Amino acid sequence: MTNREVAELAGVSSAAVSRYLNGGYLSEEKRARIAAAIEETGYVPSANARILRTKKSDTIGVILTKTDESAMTGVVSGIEKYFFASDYGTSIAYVGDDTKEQSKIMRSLLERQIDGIILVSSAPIPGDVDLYLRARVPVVVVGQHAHDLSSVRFDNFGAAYDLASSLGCTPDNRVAYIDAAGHYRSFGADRRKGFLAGLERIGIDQDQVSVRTAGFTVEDGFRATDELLSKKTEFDYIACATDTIAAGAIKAVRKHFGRVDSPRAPRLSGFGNDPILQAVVGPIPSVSFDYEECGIKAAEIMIDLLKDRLSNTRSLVLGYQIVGV
Amino acid sequence: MTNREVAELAGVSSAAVSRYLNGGYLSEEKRARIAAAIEETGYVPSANARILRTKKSDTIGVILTKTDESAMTGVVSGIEKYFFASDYGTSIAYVGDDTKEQSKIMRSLLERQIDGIILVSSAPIPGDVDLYLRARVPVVVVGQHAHDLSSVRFDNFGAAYDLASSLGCTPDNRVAYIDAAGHYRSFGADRRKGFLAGLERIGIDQDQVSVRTAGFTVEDGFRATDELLSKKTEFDYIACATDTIAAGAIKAVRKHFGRVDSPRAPRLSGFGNDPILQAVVGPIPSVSFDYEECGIKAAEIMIDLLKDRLSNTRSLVLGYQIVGV
DNA sequence: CTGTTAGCGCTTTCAC
DNA sequence: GTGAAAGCGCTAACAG
Repeated sequence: MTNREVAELAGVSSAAVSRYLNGGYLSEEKRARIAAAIEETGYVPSANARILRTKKSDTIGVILTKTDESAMTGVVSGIEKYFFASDYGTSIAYVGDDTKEQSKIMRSLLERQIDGIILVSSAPIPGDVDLYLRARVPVVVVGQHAHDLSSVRFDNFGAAYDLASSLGCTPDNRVAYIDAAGHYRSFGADRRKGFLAGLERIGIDQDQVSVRTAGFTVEDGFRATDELLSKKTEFDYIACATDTIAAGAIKAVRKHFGRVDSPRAPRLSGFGNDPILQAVVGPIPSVSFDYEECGIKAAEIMIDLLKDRLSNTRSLVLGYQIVGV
Repeated sequence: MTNREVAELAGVSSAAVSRYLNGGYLSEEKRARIAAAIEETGYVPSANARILRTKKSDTIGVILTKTDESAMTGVVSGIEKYFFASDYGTSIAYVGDDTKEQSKIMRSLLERQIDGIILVSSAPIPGDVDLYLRARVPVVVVGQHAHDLSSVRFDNFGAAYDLASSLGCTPDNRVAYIDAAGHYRSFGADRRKGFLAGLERIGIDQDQVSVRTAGFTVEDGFRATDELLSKKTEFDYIACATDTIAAGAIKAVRKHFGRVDSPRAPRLSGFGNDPILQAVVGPIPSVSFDYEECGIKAAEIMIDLLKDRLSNTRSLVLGYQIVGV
């Protein structure tokens, strides 16, 4: 079913149908006839033809890298909320932690003439930045630093620093930190460095702290903590880079001490304020980020970038809230 | 940058460039010249022009309705895993529980000539089915019943029945059930009916059971349970329609009884086997579904549908595993 | 093996 | 207000 067929059925030109669809000059009478023809035929206009012609898709591509589920869904909610109100649509792609895959997805987005790309939880592959720039497609990176590109992220270093400072640890305490693996600077290096710096402030030296690295799943957190607890060292505190890891840590503590609040068991802290974790164990020290806000801001910046292609890149750092201490 | 420009730069015809991109007959020499020209110009072919011409986008639209996060991400992982290996791409849209929005998204997918639609966690709007059929776009519904359309879902009734039977309740026990609101038959009616039927089998009559309805968030589960516990009735068991609701219920129990395993506190069961919940509280009775498998099956059926447009709709019901009893 | 050519369905001047 | 006509960038015959 095409433009032209609808036009013939309504006894008008294809240009009139186009005007009907896009709100151009048109007499009421023809408008009605066209509406009837569309209703009758179930006509669905071809976005591809329109995009080919206009070179605008009115669509923003969102690339989601698999990390914290609650963070991801929160950010996406925010993005969607903002764009749904505007005239832009979104097209989400979900990729694993694989650079090849990410590049491939990004290319297919570019091929579809999307007007902008929001990259969530993952820094762009260096080689890809080149393509973005060449294609003159605005990019907003969410959750990570990004050289040469706009970004929205949380102050992970500051949050971790504050968290460490407020744990109530004393200089003689044995503290362990479970790091999140991978090339995610925000979850990884920023939080770890901030945490260690915070501990230092309260008199705990960096090399007194046992740092272990885990993946992103509950099971990864369990394994890392399990290994830690199997040693003879007794820990006073085990801090985790994400709440998901903390959930695994809790499981490990349960395995070794029977219950989480056993007096001999190390205390735990998380990062990210997962609603399920919080509800179930009660407030353990963690950091709360407003992911939806983050998504909204990213969308906002994208719109600004779209309106004024010449503006400089913008970098926004959002705050945090320490909870459960 | 277009086909033609690349062709001129390489000293060949635009058809040759097209062949290069799609693997047609081409001499090694021209192949090399074209590759060089593409590299030099950073040429990105226009998917819209190709789709317009070929009427095939090699893309499957996935509509995600916001429900259980872990279920959603699991299913999406499965879908992506399967399609990534095939020649199809996916385009994910994330919609709230709003029929208007869902219809709008679905239309935009149709406008883009996607080859098929996978609808996750949500039954299609009746009016939309009409459009699908007219557009001859194959649809696979995941997680819900679907009249006239292919579907993949879990045996929620059976799982709830089994769960109820294996809770170890006695006929004199006071049991409450917290239902998931909304028009989701799978989460709602199927689980509730199965659970009540299972209780009946072990001698607990339906009208002895207090049924309350909650939304899909932890907070919703908390409120519903809180209200329940504020009455004078003492419950032996509170069963929840999802693990997210169960997390809220745990919070409420903690509020009323101090701790989850207080002897006076009701016991709890969930549904869905959320990894965080499970790790943190230890195995509470729940049902484990293989969401990724579900996504893979949905993708598989979609491919079959795509290969043979005439085949009948297919309906697959996946099993479950009772855990934590 | 390779180039020429004719559209895919739409929007957008440009005349009327 | 309205229609005719020219392409957007690509692929798929068709000739060579």
